[in-house]
Amino acid sequence: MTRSQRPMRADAQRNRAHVLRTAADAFAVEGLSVPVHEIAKRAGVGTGTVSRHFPTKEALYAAVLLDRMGELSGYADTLATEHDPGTAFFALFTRLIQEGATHRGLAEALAGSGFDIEAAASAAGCNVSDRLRRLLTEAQAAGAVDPAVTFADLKALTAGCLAYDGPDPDRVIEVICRGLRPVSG
Amino acid sequence: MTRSQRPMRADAQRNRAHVLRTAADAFAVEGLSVPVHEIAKRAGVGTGTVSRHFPTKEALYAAVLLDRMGELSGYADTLATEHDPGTAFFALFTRLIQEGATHRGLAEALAGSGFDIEAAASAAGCNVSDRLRRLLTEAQAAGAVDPAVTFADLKALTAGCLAYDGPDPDRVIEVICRGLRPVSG
DNA sequence: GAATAATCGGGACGACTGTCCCGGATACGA
DNA sequence: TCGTATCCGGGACAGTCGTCCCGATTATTC
Repeated sequence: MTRSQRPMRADAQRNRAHVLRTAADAFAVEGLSVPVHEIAKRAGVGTGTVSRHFPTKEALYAAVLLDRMGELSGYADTLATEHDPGTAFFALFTRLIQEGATHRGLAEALAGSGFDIEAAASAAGCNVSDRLRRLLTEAQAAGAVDPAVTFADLKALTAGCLAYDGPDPDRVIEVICRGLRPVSG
Repeated sequence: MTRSQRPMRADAQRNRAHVLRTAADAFAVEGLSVPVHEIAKRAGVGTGTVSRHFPTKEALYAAVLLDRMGELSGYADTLATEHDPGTAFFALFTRLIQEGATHRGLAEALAGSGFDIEAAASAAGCNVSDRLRRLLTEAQAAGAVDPAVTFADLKALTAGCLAYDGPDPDRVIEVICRGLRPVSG
């Protein structure tokens, strides 16, 4: 329980990070059905290495998702400090939908396994939901977003949105964002 | 090639229809990962029965999807004759998103297997895409939908949309529909 | 530089799923 | 009512995937 029970060996850290990146890419491109053996092969490590860092496949899902949420949290913080509320909100929201498109399925698979991703993210200090909620409130106060829009609406729009990766995915986001703006313009 | 090579036996027809309904429910509730054995058990038939009517699991996917498309086509035709273009368009679009939420994954799984669902639907005379395209054109002519919206946009919005089944999914659809209407109101 | 403990690689095992097959049962036509 | 072709049930088989384990290797510490 002493916080430094022992630092991870350097090569182990490298391997873990590399596997995580490889898994993220594989899941994004081919979905969750990619075998663990295949991820290990692509990462250039043995299956045992993957198994040790991530005891089950679900643990691998969770780690990938937490990693992305950490990155998104940083992006959200940057936006909040560098832009006005409306701009920041729409930028984050757009990014979340794009991420949701890529990593759809992932959160879903975890939800079905009794893993609370929100709680895990909060514990890690990278809760994206809280940041989006705050930006929504601020953007509405600034008149950039329709006051009738609720946080639940946003969750619904981002949570499982947009598998279609056609020629022009940005058009879709544009349509949705237009629906969020105040009616008067 | 004589068109009545032999009608299917009555019990076989019943079984086929029952398996199809059971499979549709199972896929909708639990996703595509439901084993064929499980579907057979729930339908109260043996695995051989499922296997004969639908030689592979993909054939089962395709049959379920074609069945839904047939129903949706009928709905589209009803709407087109009983309502004005704008109303009919939004009603069909809403329904398509709801269906897309339920049977997401399905079309996707088929697309990855070289099965052309659009062509199959056209052959069966139940091409929903064509009906949606026509309604879009008419609704735009009637001033109910923004002229800048393209059919590709609609496909993107419906194709893989909305896995989230929270407390109020209709709000999501409302937001999207508002984004489709003309800017002037 | 050597001892030690952590980590690695990849094969093995068990569980699961899709597909096929065969003896028994049943609906259809005469 | 009876014969026959069709269909049904469920067990068997093969392939795949997730997980675990062991001997070899390598980073870390003294």
